[in-house]
Amino acid sequence: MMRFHAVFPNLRCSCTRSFPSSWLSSSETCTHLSKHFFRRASHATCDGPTVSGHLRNENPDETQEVLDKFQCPDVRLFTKMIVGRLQTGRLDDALKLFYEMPVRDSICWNTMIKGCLDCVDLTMAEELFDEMPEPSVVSWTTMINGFFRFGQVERAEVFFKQMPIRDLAAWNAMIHGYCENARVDNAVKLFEQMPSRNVISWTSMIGGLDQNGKSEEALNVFERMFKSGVVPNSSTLTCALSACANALSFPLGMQIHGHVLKSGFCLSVFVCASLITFYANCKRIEKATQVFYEAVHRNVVICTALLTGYGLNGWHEDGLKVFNDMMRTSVLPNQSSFVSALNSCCSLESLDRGKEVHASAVKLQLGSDVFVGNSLVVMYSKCGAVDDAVVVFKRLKEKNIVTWNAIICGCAQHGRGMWAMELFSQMIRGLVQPDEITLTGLLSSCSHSGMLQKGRCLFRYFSENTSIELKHEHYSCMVDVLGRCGKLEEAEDFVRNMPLKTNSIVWLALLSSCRMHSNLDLAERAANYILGLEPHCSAAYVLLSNFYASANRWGDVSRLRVTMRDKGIVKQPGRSWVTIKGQKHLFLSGDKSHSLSENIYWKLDWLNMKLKELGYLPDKRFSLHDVEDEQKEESLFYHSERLAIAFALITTVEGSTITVMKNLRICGDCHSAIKLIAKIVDREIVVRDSSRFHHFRSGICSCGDYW
DNA sequence: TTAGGGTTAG
Repeated sequence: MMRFHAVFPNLRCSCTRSFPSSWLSSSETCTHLSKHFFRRASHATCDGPTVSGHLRNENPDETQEVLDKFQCPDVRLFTKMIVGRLQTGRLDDALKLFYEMPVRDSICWNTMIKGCLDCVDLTMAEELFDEMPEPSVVSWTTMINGFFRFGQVERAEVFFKQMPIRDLAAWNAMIHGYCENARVDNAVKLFEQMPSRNVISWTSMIGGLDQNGKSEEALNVFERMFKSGVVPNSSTLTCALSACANALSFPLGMQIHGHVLKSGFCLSVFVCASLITFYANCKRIEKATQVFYEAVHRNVVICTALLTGYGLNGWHEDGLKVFNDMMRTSVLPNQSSFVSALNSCCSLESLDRGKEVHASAVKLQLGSDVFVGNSLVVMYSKCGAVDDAVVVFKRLKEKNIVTWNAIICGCAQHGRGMWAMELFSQMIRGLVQPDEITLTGLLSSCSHSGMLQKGRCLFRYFSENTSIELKHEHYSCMVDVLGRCGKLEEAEDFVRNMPLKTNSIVWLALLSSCRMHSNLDLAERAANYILGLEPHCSAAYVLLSNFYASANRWGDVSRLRVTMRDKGIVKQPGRSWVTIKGQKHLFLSGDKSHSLSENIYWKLDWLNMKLKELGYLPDKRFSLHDVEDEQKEESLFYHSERLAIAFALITTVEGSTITVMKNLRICGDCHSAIKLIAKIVDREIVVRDSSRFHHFRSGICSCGDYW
């Protein structure tokens, strides 16, 4: 925004300019004229703009025309015109008019100061405040509010101490400002000290505590307020319901709902939105739906509250229906609605639905919004389309730390380690401060791409040069980097010497690497540690059991099976699924329950014949049943991911990409087979397993056989 | 409908 003085250098002295003598007549006349004008305007038909229209008019010439009709526009009329300019973001115009005023009262000064703050010009607001002949309590409070908005807590405190008179609104501004700036302890201290409290003080304190993660304390304050006899209004109930939603305080929330119904506050959209979120968070999604359908007014927040609530409860299809309804009606979705809708697309793993939502965002000109953009990057990555995620990322003009983390983590999942490193360099060059999620993404990239040295350097760099607190997940990622590269001894030393207390996650990373590099001794040691820390850790049992099975140690396998059965530990069966035309098709290993089973098995047999022609030999180490070799081979042929791929091949357009999701890690034999299948059918096959994405094309996999 | 203090979804 242009600085005011640069545009109107002489206007500071404009008070001394001569004005038409008629302007200086009594304010009574002005008021009379103004009222007369208003009466005329209110009777005006569509043959011309109304006076209020003129006051807020974006066209300065028209407003000037109105001004000229008055012999003496009074200070109230001027103030209204200033407000009109401020509301349309024309600060310089407003200031020009302000300095042209013959007489200025305190209200007009305060309006102008507030306008500067709303237009994000704190310096101008301060200049006006300093210039003001006699700042009122309102002027002081407006400035305090402004300092808090700009994060200048200490300056707000100085003003509060300096102000000659402190009324309740000033105290309330301090309470709110402290909470807004995460200084909730200061707010509580002041709240306890203040000479008197009104409903706004109580509401500010409840809302402030809740917003700062102290929802339980917020509810205690709410109960204190009730006992002190202060009657809550719709804002108080909104805040209290939000606190109930965050603290999952179902009984109190129900009571508040009862009060809302009795008091008639159910007409408030704020209260309704909080009620919907409260019920959704407490997993009472039917009640949330009921509140939504009973709401008298439905705005974008209410619709988004339901859409988000559905997502939280796994009702993703219903959430997307709400979103689609919003697109069809006058309640158009905003950035928050898009974030929730895209999250649901992610959970449904539906790239098609995600693309539809993306198209809607572009239609509503929200495609370049940073929040929507971040959700799009995540959606494309998680739905298997990392190239599209990169396109969205590159097109985003505004990027924040979440954007960078989203794309780095996306690259990590897809084994694009070098891209992740390049993005990290760009991030540093752009002076974006990395955080703990960035480090997780980078280490994960290194482990999925076999970048041992990079991983070591990054870990050292982050521990020595940043204030980021290294957590278990970072140590576990580093163990993964070392272990997957076969540096098992170094990984074990790293675990034993880590400054944090080891947990099962860190040892599991090591155990997983042991299986990959066939180190049974270390695997048994790691498993013992894990089971010592977490006796019911199913992952440890399964990993070890599979290890024994690969080594044909069937006695140990059955011993572990008995222990697992005695402890009630259930091994999760392998499942794969594909989504075709919005419908999810799920397969288990050797599954024959699908209606197209006959065709699926026919296709698989044909594929197996082709595989053998290409020299494929099944790797029986990955068949984990205690059966004869021939049967082992057969069980490999019908692993769930192969059934899903065969189904996709017979039901989708030739040449299109096939995306299969799997709950467990893909086995080595399927990995080899799918590389060849992609070559045989000349299609890209994407498999997302529990660890990462594999892109199979022309006989090779994007992971470079390293995962 | 001339100014300052409190509210909803993510």
